[in-house]
Amino acid sequence: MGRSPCCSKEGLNKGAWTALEDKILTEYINIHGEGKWRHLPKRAGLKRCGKSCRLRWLNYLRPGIKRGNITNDEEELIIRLHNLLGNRWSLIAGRLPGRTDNEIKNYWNTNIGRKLQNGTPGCSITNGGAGSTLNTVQHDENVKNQEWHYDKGSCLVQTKATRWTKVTVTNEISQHNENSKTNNVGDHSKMKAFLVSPSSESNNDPVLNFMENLEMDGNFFSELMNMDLPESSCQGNNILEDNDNHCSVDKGYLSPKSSSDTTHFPWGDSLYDPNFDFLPVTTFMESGFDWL
DNA sequence: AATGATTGCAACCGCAATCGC
DNA sequence: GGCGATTGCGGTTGCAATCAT
Repeated sequence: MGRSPCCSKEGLNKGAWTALEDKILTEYINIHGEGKWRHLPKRAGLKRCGKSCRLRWLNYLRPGIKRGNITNDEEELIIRLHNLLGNRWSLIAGRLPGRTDNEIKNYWNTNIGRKLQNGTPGCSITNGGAGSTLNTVQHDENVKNQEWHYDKGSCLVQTKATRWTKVTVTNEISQHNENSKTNNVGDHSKMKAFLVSPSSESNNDPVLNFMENLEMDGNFFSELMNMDLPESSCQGNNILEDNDNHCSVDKGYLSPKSSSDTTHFPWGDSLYDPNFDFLPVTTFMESGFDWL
């Protein structure tokens, strides 16, 4: 037996939404609120699947949706977040006010992804799929020409996306943070960021036990942005998956532009140009973490 | 001007997670 | 705890607009 369809497909409209349908949906949700998508079409008098209504509302009709071109700052942020989170578009979108996961996904696939593909022939862009390996974006002197490419050898395997509810950073980060208060550079503590699936939380793995709480709050990015990590002894991927399916971030990290700037940003060999402007991201951070 | 190729994006589909009984 | 219903997510598709020849 196959899975029953989310709703009867018979007699339902498909394809582009009409202005009238938009109006009906908007007015219904303004009165009754979001949710109950399955029953919404019938109650609102729409010949649409509930999922279709939800998608239309979230991606197009919802108030606050920002239409138009992705700005350079937004693109920069998308790339950074993608490097961190992989193809978790909803999480990335959650950090870009007014942008939807669909829009960011489309933008990545049509713009950034293409740039990356052009830069590394034969190396396909793959799902960073949390829980699997994460994508690595190498950013070198070509950045000035908006040329992005993947680190050589980072041909990663695409896996089915899995929903992850937690990103947890190990003690080592906190420890690092403590160290860096007295030691600005040269700290070689190793960062491990874990993406925790709900189903894995109950096992007895000591590492998973450690990752009890979501720590992706303001401090998460503060710490991340201020980290200085060593070159990984592991070649190739920045995000490694060990036998227990934990992902450890070995080389990829974010770093704020330093005033002392002999700083280099070793995402791999030359991931960041020292002159690269990190201010847009730090500006987000300084504005508080409402954007998270 | 015609037409084939490419691009951009809205919408669809299937699966996994979550909810509620 | 089991199970069906519902919701949310990410990958993919379809098509209109634009570009190139």
